[in-house]
Amino acid sequence: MGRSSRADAAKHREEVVAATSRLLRERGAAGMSVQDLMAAAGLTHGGFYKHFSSKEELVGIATGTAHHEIQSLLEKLLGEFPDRTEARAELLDQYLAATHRDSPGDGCSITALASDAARGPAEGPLRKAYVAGLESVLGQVAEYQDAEGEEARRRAIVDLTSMVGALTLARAARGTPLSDEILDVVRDALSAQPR
Amino acid sequence: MGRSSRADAAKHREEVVAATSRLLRERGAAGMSVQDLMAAAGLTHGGFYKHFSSKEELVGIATGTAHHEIQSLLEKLLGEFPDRTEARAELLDQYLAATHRDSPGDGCSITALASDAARGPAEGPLRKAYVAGLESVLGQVAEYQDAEGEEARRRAIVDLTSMVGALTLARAARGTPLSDEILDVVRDALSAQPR
DNA sequence: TGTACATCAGTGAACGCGCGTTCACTGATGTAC
DNA sequence: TGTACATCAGTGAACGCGCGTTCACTGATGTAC
Repeated sequence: MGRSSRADAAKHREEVVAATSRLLRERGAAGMSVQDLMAAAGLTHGGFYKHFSSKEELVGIATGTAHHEIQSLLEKLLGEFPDRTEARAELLDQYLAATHRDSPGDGCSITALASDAARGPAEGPLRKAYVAGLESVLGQVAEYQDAEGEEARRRAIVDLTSMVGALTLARAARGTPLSDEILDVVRDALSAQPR
Repeated sequence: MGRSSRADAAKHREEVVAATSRLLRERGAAGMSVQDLMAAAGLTHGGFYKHFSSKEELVGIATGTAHHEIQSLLEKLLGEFPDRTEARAELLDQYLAATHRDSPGDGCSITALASDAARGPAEGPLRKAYVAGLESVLGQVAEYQDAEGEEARRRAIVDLTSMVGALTLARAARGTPLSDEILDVVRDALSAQPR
């Protein structure tokens, strides 16, 4: 096999980033190999460094693309439900759902990558991309609150930490009744909270 | 070096389990080697299998000992503060503190091991020990609530998910102002909530 | 209590394995004329 | 438009490395007499 066209090479790169973004959320950075990621684009591992300078760099890029997914969802939902309270209820329903719990690979990166960010090197690409996305998502969740400024931000922090905690524990307890119970209880509690 | 006495061997085993319990919370199961764990007791790696049948088995055992720490704290706090509301306020203060965020190795295993439990094999020792500890801790947190039965359990789930989410995100954002902000906002919000 | 011997905790080399990364090479793509 | 050549995406073997696990061996411990 000889050289691929520029268009094909660009497509390959995108496929590798997309696969990384998914596997990163499913298994974490240590749980996927360069070979896995290249194979997702139908390639062998040797050509990896024609696209990326290191696995760590790719992981940083993929963290950004993973964040874009939840950011897009947050933007879309807010557009579909002009009433903030309704939008927030819809967000809670979708976030604290069994389908979200069961498919971390295309789910929220804030929850899925939190431990990778916490345990990874402070100055690493993943950590930097993660924190930038977290700040951005917090800003978006603040727009779902029936409040402004500082108060909206505080409520956003409370909502996001509850969602992240509930999804994290529901995944850790997957396969037990407790897992569903956590999602249900937290969804109901947050929905009932006056905003 | 010849054979150690039974007392020394038992001490070595305890030291290895203690080191595993700490490193497991700091770095995760994949982030520590058998060599690391044996070195913590001043031993070389070869003798590992005189104590444990596999690394996975040790990790399961260490998950249990890590859980015991948070369980002991929960029991102790409840004893020190006969008033449930006061006990809960004290728990929130200690749990959502910068010192807890900065020392995962001797902190709450429910937060520290959640992603290892979620990503590990469903039937593995870690997952099983984790879920057992989670159920147990939930039962204890329910005793901190000014309510009984189902309502106490619901409130415990809400409290625990918020604590886990806040500590998780605060660790992921460690080193930024947002990290402290998350701890402060969630602590204040939970403390202010009528119980 | 003292001696002979079996036990077994710990050592350190070795095992196969998968990892991230490098590199000489291939041959289709892209470009210069 | 057609041809000659430089470019470079992708291949596959190889690199050093650290991993979990195994094993022959050592020699102090524990036990039987």
